[in-house]
Amino acid sequence: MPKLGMEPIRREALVKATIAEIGARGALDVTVSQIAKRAGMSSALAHHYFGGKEQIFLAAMRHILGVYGAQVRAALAVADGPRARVEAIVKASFEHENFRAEVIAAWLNFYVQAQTSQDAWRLLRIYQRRLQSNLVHDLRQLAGDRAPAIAQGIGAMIDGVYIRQALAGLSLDRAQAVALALGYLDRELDAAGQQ
Amino acid sequence: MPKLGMEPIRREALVKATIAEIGARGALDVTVSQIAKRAGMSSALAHHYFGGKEQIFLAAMRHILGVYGAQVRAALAVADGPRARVEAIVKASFEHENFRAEVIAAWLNFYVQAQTSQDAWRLLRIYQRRLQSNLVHDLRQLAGDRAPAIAQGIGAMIDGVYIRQALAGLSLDRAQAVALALGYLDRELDAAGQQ
Amino acid sequence: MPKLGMEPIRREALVKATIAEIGARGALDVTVSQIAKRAGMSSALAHHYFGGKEQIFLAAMRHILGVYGAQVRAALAVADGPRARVEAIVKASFEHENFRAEVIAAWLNFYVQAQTSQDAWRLLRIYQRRLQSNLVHDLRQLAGDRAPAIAQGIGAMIDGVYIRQALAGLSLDRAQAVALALGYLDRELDAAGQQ
Amino acid sequence: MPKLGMEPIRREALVKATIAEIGARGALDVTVSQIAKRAGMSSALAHHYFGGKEQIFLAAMRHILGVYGAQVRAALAVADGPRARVEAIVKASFEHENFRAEVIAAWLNFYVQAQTSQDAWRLLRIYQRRLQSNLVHDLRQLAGDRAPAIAQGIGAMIDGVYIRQALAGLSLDRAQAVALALGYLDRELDAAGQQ
DNA sequence: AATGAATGAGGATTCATTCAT
DNA sequence: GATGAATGAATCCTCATTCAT
Repeated sequence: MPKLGMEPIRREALVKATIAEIGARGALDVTVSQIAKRAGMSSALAHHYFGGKEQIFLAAMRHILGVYGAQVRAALAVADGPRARVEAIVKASFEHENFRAEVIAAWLNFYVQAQTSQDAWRLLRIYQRRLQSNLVHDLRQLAGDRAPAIAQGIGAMIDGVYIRQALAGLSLDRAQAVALALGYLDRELDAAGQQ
Repeated sequence: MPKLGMEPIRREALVKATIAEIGARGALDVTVSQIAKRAGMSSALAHHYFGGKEQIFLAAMRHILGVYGAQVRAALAVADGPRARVEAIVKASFEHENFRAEVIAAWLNFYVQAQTSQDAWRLLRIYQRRLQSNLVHDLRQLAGDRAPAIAQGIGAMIDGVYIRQALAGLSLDRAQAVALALGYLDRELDAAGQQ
Repeated sequence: MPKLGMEPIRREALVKATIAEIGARGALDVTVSQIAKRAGMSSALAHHYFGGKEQIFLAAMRHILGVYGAQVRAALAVADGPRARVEAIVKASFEHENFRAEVIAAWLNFYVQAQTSQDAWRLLRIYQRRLQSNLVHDLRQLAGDRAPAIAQGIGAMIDGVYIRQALAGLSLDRAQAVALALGYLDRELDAAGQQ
Repeated sequence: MPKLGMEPIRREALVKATIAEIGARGALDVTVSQIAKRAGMSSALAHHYFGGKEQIFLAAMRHILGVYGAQVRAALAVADGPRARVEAIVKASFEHENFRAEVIAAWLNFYVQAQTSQDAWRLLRIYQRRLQSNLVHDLRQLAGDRAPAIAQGIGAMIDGVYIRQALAGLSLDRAQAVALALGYLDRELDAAGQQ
């Protein structure tokens, strides 16, 4: 039943189906047909709307990064003071939404894709840069020159927890993940304060 | 002219070619033919020796993990005291050999593979468990009950630094990577000591 | 707002777009969507008016043949005597309009299509028959029994020059093309006259 | 039953199947699978040996041009004097082998392909140049400065007869085709001689 | 031991065509 | 009259894998 204005609906359905399919399968070997079938349409239509497989993946990636960015902004909006702001960023990173297995699988997939696709690489770098600059901005007031190093440490820890989650071998729950990163933050702030 | 004892030579050549090829290409899309050609043999022979693509990858993974394990053991052998032993593990993780771009690409690839392949998953989990138990063993004497958490933190940081390296966007050199992880360790030990 | 009498306008636009698109692309691989877009409408509408791709091509072919036929008739109308009439046909064949690259590309495309499509084949054969009978009619008075052979020769030369033009390798300008065919004609008439 | 040295056999089979298939179908729409099936192998093997569809077509083209070139050379080898040499070229062009419907269909197909493919274009241009220079070389002694023009005329006539043959509407047999071109030649030589 | 030969299965992509609105 | 929506069918191409030699 063709109607008008289907494009945004279809695009959204495809983006969600892509993430779900990456989660269901291993990340590799996800085909356009599988995604399209899950989204309830033909693979031809998926190509019609996105132009190709890579763009579908890219759109899914943008979606996830967009959601994450919105969560960070929302958390920052209600945070009071630099310490609270850093904590907000960390907590947003481990938000329920992001901690879903399929989202983590998608993340991992994007890392792999970023090694081949220029566009994917750029997108990921933007996320990393923004996270780093957000953290540095607030840490500067708390730890002075140590800010960049601490920001690196927090960022690495977040990514590390995620990749370990992707394996689900030695995994943490959300609270433990947050505690780990914030514990690191507090130790560093203590040390910086004592100098 | 069939030669005797070719098997180990061929297997090793294939394993090295696999890692090199993963590094040269993006990680994905590496074909058996490419690997075999790089190793100087036909793809049929590669199958003959390993049985299939997945097993070739698995062998490459085992090789990397084996080298890493040997480095850790070697470093531990000359380390004196728990603090030195933890430091040895961290330094071994960022050993030159492991920090090569192609090894990191292979590493990332294995993470992806571990989501599909039971065998790959088991292998990675063993590595994680061993690292964790090594760290906990020594940290126990330094930080008591905090040992598991700190071990998790160090492990996450190592993995996080690696995955960021894979993107080469915001990357660190070997010394910075070591400093980051050891800095975290020292803060935690300071905090644990003050209690 | 449905407009009245749109059909002829749409059809003409599609026919012209078809020829232009065949000229712009190589001849092959022209899609209905490309044609429709160039004609400023949806591909669905193109189908609505013509029924299918083949019929669109056929209409374009008819258009080109129609223009050519009109040019020949117009030239014949003012030609005086059989020699002048033959010359008029030759000149009309190399008329500026027909010598445009896109028309030649379309022409070549029609030859190819004529091997598959009955309708296209019929159309081309009608053109060839008419050209032949026109030429023979006038040549009869100039060269008697040699007329059919000379007509064949002139026809072949015209087609040959066109196909060589399509490649633009060893190509002639309009004047050279005319001179070539008329030179042949005069030699033949001389020879016929001497007997 | 895999044996060694299959490559040349397969390649030849594919080239012949390509020409046959182009002849059987219209020229357009010939697929690699059809060609491969006719050649008695899988389409994958066809790709393995040639790399892609275009190269298969190119090889078929080269084959036809090669056969034609050999025929011309053979005919020239036994021709005595410039007039006989020109006649030899014309006769070779209408050799039985070349006059087969499928070969003509392939020719036409190549003309179309030459508009898209650089390689095909180059190949055809080489053939045209060689024919032209062969003709001019001998005609120079017979008709002086008129040689290039006459060569153009003969070339155009040959191509024109071929393309008309492709349609099989108003077609000539081999003898008529030769007579047409040689008739043109003799008229031109007579005219040149009278001056 | 080693390989060229061979293929089946599948994957991305394109396109003419249909249909409900 | 006009179009966005939608798809089935096909096409080129790739690749892991098998097999006879």
